Amino acid sequence: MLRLSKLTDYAVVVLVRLSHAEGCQTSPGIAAVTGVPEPTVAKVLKTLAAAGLVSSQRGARGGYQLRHPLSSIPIADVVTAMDGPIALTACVEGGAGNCESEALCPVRGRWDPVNHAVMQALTRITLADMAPPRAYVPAVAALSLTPAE
Amino acid sequence: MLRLSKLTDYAVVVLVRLSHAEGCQTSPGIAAVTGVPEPTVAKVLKTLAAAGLVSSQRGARGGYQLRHPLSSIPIADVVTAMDGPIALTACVEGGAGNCESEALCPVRGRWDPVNHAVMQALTRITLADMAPPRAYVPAVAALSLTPAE
DNA sequence: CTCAATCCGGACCAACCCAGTCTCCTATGT
DNA sequence: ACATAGGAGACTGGGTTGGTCCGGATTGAG
Repeated sequence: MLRLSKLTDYAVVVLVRLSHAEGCQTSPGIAAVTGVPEPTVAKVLKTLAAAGLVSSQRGARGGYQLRHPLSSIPIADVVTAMDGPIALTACVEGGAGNCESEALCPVRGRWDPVNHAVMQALTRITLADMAPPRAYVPAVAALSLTPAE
Repeated sequence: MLRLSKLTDYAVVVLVRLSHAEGCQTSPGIAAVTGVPEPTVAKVLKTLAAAGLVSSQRGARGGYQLRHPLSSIPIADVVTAMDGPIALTACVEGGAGNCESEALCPVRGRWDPVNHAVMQALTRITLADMAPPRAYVPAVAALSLTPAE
């Protein structure tokens, strides 16, 4: 179902939460607020830190904080950080030899435009567009993609 | 990885193959040509028939054939037929109660625009866009390993 | 009329992948 | 020195998916 991992969903929640405070926030703290289990929050934060989306401060009084404003973080970045490169099928450019019928496959390489389109769609939307219940973003309506199909 | 199921990939292969002949084609026949295992082809075809993308002819000399030209079949239709409705997360409009932290979840319902964007991207591209002009792409070498952006 | 080819509709099984957890280690501020 | 907090990896249980198989229904041909 074109499903992206639950971790990615959590990542969005965590990032949005992170934007609600200036200083460092600890994993247990975020876990408590969001309701996401603490080890999972830690794992997500770790991954996000590795991707450079958040910065970490070790030691006592440490924690995590956002490196960029929400509006500068496209969803695609979060997805890429959590789920790896955006590719709908195994038969993507990078992966040779994954498909045993590649010699026969008539649509070989043809998924690329689709991947590209999805990628672009995810790049256009930033975390700010998904942001908090509080500051409701009118931009959601703006990027609305012809709602009435 | 925003992965869609392998069955969907097969479905595209099968549909494109189906467009290469006028009359009915049998599952074993398609399986032989595409290299996809026969029972799997049968399963895919069955699903596609249920979705109305192909028509089936029972009995001896039966088989499957396309109901519409490739250019009239958006990828979204194939994905929907094979993988169910396009929804990136469990927290979509239809599914209430799936998420135990929905009371806390700050991005509740915010995935909708993203889903919409992806949906639209997939709707814009048809199978014809993925089908090579000829039966087989002689360019197995041409689509090499040039990693795009 | 009989037979054989072919689709139909399930159920079924196994393998893979992901989510979640745990543990130990390192770093840092008090 | 100690307590706090992140860093990194392995492990495991569950869920999903891919793939197979079976009996039955349908239809064309001989």
